[in-house]
Amino acid sequence: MDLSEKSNCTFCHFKSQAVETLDTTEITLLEKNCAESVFKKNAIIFQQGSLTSHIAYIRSGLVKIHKRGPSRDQILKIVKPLRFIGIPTILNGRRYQYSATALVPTNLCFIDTDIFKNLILQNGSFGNEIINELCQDELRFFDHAINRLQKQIHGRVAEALLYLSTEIFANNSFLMPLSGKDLGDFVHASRETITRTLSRFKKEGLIDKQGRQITILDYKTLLHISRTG
Amino acid sequence: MDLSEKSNCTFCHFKSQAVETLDTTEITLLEKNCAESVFKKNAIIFQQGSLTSHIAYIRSGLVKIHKRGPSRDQILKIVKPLRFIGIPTILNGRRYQYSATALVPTNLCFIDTDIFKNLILQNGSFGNEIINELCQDELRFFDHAINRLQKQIHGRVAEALLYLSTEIFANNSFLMPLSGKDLGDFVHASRETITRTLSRFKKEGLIDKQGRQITILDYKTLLHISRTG
DNA sequence: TTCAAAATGTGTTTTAAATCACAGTTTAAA
DNA sequence: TTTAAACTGTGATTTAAAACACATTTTGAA
Repeated sequence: MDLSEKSNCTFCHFKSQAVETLDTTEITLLEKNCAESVFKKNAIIFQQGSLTSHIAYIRSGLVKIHKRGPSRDQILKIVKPLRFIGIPTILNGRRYQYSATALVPTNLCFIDTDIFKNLILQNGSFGNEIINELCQDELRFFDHAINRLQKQIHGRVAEALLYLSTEIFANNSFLMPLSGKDLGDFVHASRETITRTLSRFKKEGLIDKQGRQITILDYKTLLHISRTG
Repeated sequence: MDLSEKSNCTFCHFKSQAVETLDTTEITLLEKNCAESVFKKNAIIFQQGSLTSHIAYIRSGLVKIHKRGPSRDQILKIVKPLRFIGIPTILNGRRYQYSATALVPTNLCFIDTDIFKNLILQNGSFGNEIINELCQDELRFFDHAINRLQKQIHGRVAEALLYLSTEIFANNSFLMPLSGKDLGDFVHASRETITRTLSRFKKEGLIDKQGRQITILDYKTLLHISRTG
């Protein structure tokens, strides 16, 4: 990983709400302990089990957070820009508990864990924003867990498509960043089942699919399928 | 809910690490905006969909956090004393996104959400402790999700028994706080499957079971089952 | 102390989706 | 530009656990 390029945080155009709370001294501190880096599609950002070093901030791109389970890899969440990844690194544990991989070319800033922790301790507003993000993540994760556990594939896939369209891309047409296997690892289904389900959605006119380009055609029905499972 | 009794936080013997960081002024503020209350077994602490009012702190007892899914109730986590529940209430949302129910007689302190938020903003150390708790929860939840999704019932039940024994009760013998249905809602299995699995574990000498009293007899094998699924 | 309502136990049947097997297609590296 | 590797598509078979159906036991409220 190439951390050679130093960042200029003060004039960065991709500040998160948390970083916006920092004063001049604090942002200078951040700047001195922060390095920018570019990751190609499928490049591993950090890997479960390796020694922790930094918290990463997504300036642009898309990242999957995943963890090896007894039978397969499980994609736990997909994180989009202006969010930190690897915050639990601030806990005493010395190894990453999960992996992070770039789904598309991704621009990251690596921040020293101790500096990040100091910002939390010094600036209540910074900590408050981090808490807000963690709470949002928790609520979303509760819903994802229920979706994955209680719905049948049609519901799970519909919900994943709507999630990508609405939350991640904010566009009813998008280039699917996940392969069939990845989508399976995300919604807990086999690759074959994903193929069959997407084909069916296409045949029924709920989506259009040209290669990886997906367009939501019938939002309402998809939402209904995603709700009822 | 009876919030009549005012608390004496300063001399409370059940302070969390977060509350330990507060200074005299802050703890007085907390004390003035905090009310103690006792909940019977199975009493609802707050319910998904109802208007948010307070964050609760568990002084003693045991609480399940659960949410209604399309096919059944899902127990998302079990929370033990010296932890807050309902922290996401600090987000702008005006309704609880999940329910909390006492599993055993439980002693709670209700704290005004705005006061809680002010403590985070004013005192970085307080926020830091809350962040630590949220991070621990996230890591545990990742593991729980993988367990529930990827393992077969034997593994899921073994893992739940070890979780209760190790993390919740810190004792190899404990009074099961969950009914068969509840345990099913926790590990995502039907009531019948839970019965069969527990009977089998007993027959094979892995646990002893006298009514609700469970004793872990063969920790090693259970751990192996829980790991391999 | 009684008695209905929960909770638990056990055999049989059903089912959703995984797995298997293999063909065709795209992608990226040499 | 070629060529292997990764990805996608589709039918047939298998399987883990849910659902069903009922008997029995426990619990807690009148």
